[in-house]
This record gives sequence, structure tokens and C-alpha cells, in this order.
Amino acid sequence: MAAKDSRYHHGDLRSALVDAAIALIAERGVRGFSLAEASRRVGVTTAAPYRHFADREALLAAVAVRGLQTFAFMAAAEVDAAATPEQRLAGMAAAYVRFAAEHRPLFDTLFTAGIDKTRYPELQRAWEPVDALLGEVRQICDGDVVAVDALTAAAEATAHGHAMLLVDGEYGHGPDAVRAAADAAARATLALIAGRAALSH
Amino acid sequence: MAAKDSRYHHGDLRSALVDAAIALIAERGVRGFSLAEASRRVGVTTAAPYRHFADREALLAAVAVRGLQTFAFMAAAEVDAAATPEQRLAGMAAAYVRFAAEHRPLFDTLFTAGIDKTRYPELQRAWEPVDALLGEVRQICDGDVVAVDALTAAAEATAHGHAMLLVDGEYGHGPDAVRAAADAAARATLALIAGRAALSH
DNA sequence: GTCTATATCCCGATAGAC
DNA sequence: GTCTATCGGGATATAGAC
Repeated sequence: MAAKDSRYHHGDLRSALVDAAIALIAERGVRGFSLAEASRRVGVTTAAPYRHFADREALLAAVAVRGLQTFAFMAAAEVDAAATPEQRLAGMAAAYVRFAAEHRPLFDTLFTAGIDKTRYPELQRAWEPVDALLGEVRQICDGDVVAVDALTAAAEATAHGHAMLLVDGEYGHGPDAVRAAADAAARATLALIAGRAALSH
Repeated sequence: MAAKDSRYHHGDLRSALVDAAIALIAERGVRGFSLAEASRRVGVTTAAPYRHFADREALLAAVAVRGLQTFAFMAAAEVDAAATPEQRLAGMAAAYVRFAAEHRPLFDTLFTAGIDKTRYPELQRAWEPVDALLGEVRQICDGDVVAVDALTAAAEATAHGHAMLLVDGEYGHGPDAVRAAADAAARATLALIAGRAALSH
């Protein structure tokens, strides 16, 4: 095992740049991110990234892909641990909120970086595992196709909204706030399921 | 009545800059906005804005205030037109979605511009009319204080989430998509109310 | 695959005149 | 309250050497 170093050594500039971008976004926000600064942190010149990314937005898209992978991993853990379809969907909502809190630069990049998704097929593909997990919803509304779409959208919307309220500070700060927001999102999801008759027709 | 002109004439540079900022954000997004370009569009030098705004962020904060005023107006119309507390809350959700669609630069500024709210008391005050309208929730959960907070948060989250899905393109584009998303938000709100027993404890 | 060097452009912000 | 002038800074992106 070679010794690790804060600088990159060779052969993986691409992922070193992604790491640096995430750290930079964590410190200065999406707007404070630049290819130039990320290059400096990794220890290469500002020209080097262009061998790996077409432009600044392409690096942000790579960060977004990592974000989706991270969320899919967290959500899958919740889904595996739950006993019923209802609890699995509620668990995904809770995971979504925790993801936003624990990986805020990724969350911000996904939703406030203004990436033009149509330019990045890999980014669209990165949603697939998430969509697969959302397939849970089918088992709740068995048969009713309209209901599936309505519940899926409502659950997504509710999870995202709670995440936003959390990072906005509406639940306060610290681990307790994260737990409270995650619980609230899970319960809201269960409330949607309980009241789902109002969603269709 | 003096003739109108696309340039500002004197005495209202502040609001002329706010208008220009909104147009600019509509065209280039929040990241593409700059004080310099807004100044050019209004026909003044780049030094002029500093008589009216401390810095770039202060102008964005003024845009955000206008956004909240606009939303409060739209929501109040829905609340006035509805017959029951449940319908009023659902109407606010629908208004929220329409606000996002019809005033996207304002919506973006409010939620993706990264304004540090603590710096702008006027921005905090601009939430008060919105919060007042949300007081509707109290009439739905009469007495139960915990339920009030839970339902308020869930309703806010759900409305915001649907607005996000809409501007994200998940409902498609055009007036039909806006209607579909607004209806979905209203129905999800009614579903939350129907299933609200799951929100507390 | 990375560096050197550079072209090109834009921005925020301030000092001081009018 | 606005303008002139300017400082100081930083960005993206490319060409060509190694």
C-alpha cells in the first residue's frame, strides 16, 4: 500500500479534481467553486483539468453523479432494513434528509448548481438506481397506475422539501435537527400513504 | 402622466435595478447575474448602484423580498376564494407551484441564490405575511399544538417539493404541466391532512 | 498527460470630481 | 445621486512545448 498524500500522484487526476471540488463547494458554496481553484488545491495547473473535463460544468456534473451514487447507497441501506413497503418508502425519505445534511456539497450541487442535465447522459443514468428503489411504491398501490405516479411524486416532493427546510435552518442545527427533520419526513410520507385516496381522481 | 421609457429617468434607480436584475436572472440564471450588467441595462455606470445597495448580495436580497411579496399576493387570492380551512391550505400549495412557474427568477433567487438571510432583516420580515396565511393550519388541527407544527412543515415541504419537480421538468413544460403540478400539490396537501394522524407521536 | 504562457474577458468595489 | 477613472483580482479556455 503506497503512502497517501494530500496531493495526487498520477493516474487519477479526474477523481482528485472531483474530491477537491466537493471540498471547495463545502467551504465556499457552489458559486465559490472554480476550476482554477480546484486545480491549485490538487497541485496542477489550470490547464490540466481540460484533459478530463470539457469545461467547468462538466466537473460539476461529475460531482452530481457522485451525489446520486451516495444517496442511492444510503437509501438502499434503509430499504434493506425495513419490513414493509410503507416503511421502505418512509425510510427512503429519512435517508434523503440525512443525505442532504451529511453531504451538503453534493446536495447543493445536485439542486442549486444549475447543471444542464440534457448535456450529461451519465447524470441521467445515475438516477436509475434511485428510480429503481422508488419502485417500492408499486407494492403500496397495487394495480392502480395513476396512483403510483401520484404517490411517487408526492413522496419525492415531500422528502426534498423537508431536506430543504433542514438545510435552510428551519429545524435548527446539529444532529438533533437532522434527526427531527428525518423523522418528520418519514412520518409525512406515512401520512401521504394513509391519505393517498385524496391523491388520485 | 409622463411617457414611459425603457431607461430610468431619475428618482427610482433602486427599483429600476431590481427590475433589471429580475430580467437578467430570467435570461442567465442567478449565477449569470452581476451588478455591472444590471447597471448597463438600466443605463448607469457600475458605480451608481452602490448608493442604493451595499453590495451585490443586497440587490439579490431586494429581489427576494419582491418574490415573497408576489407569492403572498398570489396565496392570499387562493385563500380568499376557498371555503374550508382544508381547501385554503391546498390552495396555498397550488399557488406556490404557480408562483414558481410564473415567476421563476424570483423563485430561483429565493431558494438557490444562497443569500445570507441573517444579514437582511427586511427579508425576514417579508416572510411574515406568508406565515400569517399559514396560520390556516391551526384551524385544521384545533388545539393540538404539536400537530400544527408538523402539518405546517409537511405542507410547506410538499408544496416546495412539487414546485421543484416542476421547474426541474419532471412534469414537462408549458401551461398543462403547471396545472398538473399545481393540482398534484393541492391533492398531496389534502392527503397529508387526511392522513395527519401519522404526523404526530 | 501535464506545464508554460497567454489571450480575453469580466467583476466588485472605491476615491474623488461634479 | 451619478459619473469618471481605476485598482486589484480572478475566471475560462486555448496553443504549443515537453
